Amino acid sequence: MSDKLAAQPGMTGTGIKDAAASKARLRLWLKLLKATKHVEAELRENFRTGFDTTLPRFDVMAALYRVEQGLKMSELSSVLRVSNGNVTGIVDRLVDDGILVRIPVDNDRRATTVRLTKAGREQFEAMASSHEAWIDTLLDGIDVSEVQHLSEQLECIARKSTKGED
Amino acid sequence: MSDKLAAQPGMTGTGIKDAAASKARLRLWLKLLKATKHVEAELRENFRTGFDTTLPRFDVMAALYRVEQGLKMSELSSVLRVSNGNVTGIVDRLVDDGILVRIPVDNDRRATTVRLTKAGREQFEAMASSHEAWIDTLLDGIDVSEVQHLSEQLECIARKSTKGED
DNA sequence: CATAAAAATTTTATGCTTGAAATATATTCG
DNA sequence: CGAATATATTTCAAGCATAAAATTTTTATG
Repeated sequence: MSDKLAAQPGMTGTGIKDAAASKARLRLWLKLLKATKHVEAELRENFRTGFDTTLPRFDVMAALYRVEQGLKMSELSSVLRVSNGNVTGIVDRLVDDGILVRIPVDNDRRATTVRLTKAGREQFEAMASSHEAWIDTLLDGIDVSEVQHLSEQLECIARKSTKGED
Repeated sequence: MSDKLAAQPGMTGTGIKDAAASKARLRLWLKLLKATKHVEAELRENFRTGFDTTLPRFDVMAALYRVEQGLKMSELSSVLRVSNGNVTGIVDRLVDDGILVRIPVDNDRRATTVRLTKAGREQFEAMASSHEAWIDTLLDGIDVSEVQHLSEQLECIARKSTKGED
């Protein structure tokens, strides 16, 4: 690796790699990961003690809450960006608990629609309210005026994954 | 919730909650999560196809690479912020693969030190090099001049978890 | 010294997650 | 129609992760 290539001004976006920038990005990634894991751990604990449930269950319920008529299993795994088999397991347990129902799809016996029950919708509303409050507390250190700017930076990272619908 | 309390200037840090700020923080959290999951998914895939290994194994190796004489199991789980039982399983597999050795601790037969083998150190060095390059590519959308600022914001979030020794 | 308390680790039960294989149903096209 | 292909979902094996219980050893204390 040539030292001559490092730390030259005006080199951004040329495709030429800069060792110092690379290290800085690595440290940034470690911080991003640490912050995210910290928030996730707090949320997990709050969901466990407060509602005897888990983050993945909440995620499934949140996705279905937005679409009253429900989603097909494949739509659900696509929205949540997890594997099909994963969704099968979580949905199985939520159905056992009376939070979700599986409904056959007309004209296609391969597919199933999954929908929140009345009880499921009610439970979700209570959890979502707490969830928002928890996040508000956990991200308290961030000034609201910074949120827009921070968001844009994060969009850059996630950009390649989707065209950004939420 | 009183509307009168929302969007008042100069209210930051008063402890009085602002519904709009709360929503903004929630959206920010979702973006933070999305960005992190995206990078993690890419890294997992790269580790799998490139080195036939996993992110948790890499994390254990990284922690031990920094401390040549090794760490006790409890130190390892503390550094990685995961449960004791979790570390036990990952270390078991790495020992089976000749990447780690368990060494008894003098004067305390309860404890074990875990250390990278020569082969383990060599494998880690190859992986760490690729890892840094992957991160560099994945965070390419972020300007290096922004890194410092972004880092500070993320520190705010993770602050409560540790006094910040990386 | 004996026993109680503390500490280090492992074990167990449960659930999340993936990728790949299997199953079942639909669709396409010769 | 019927065979090949595609689609929707589930099943499976392996590994990750937690919390709680169990095990082993050390330390403290009466």
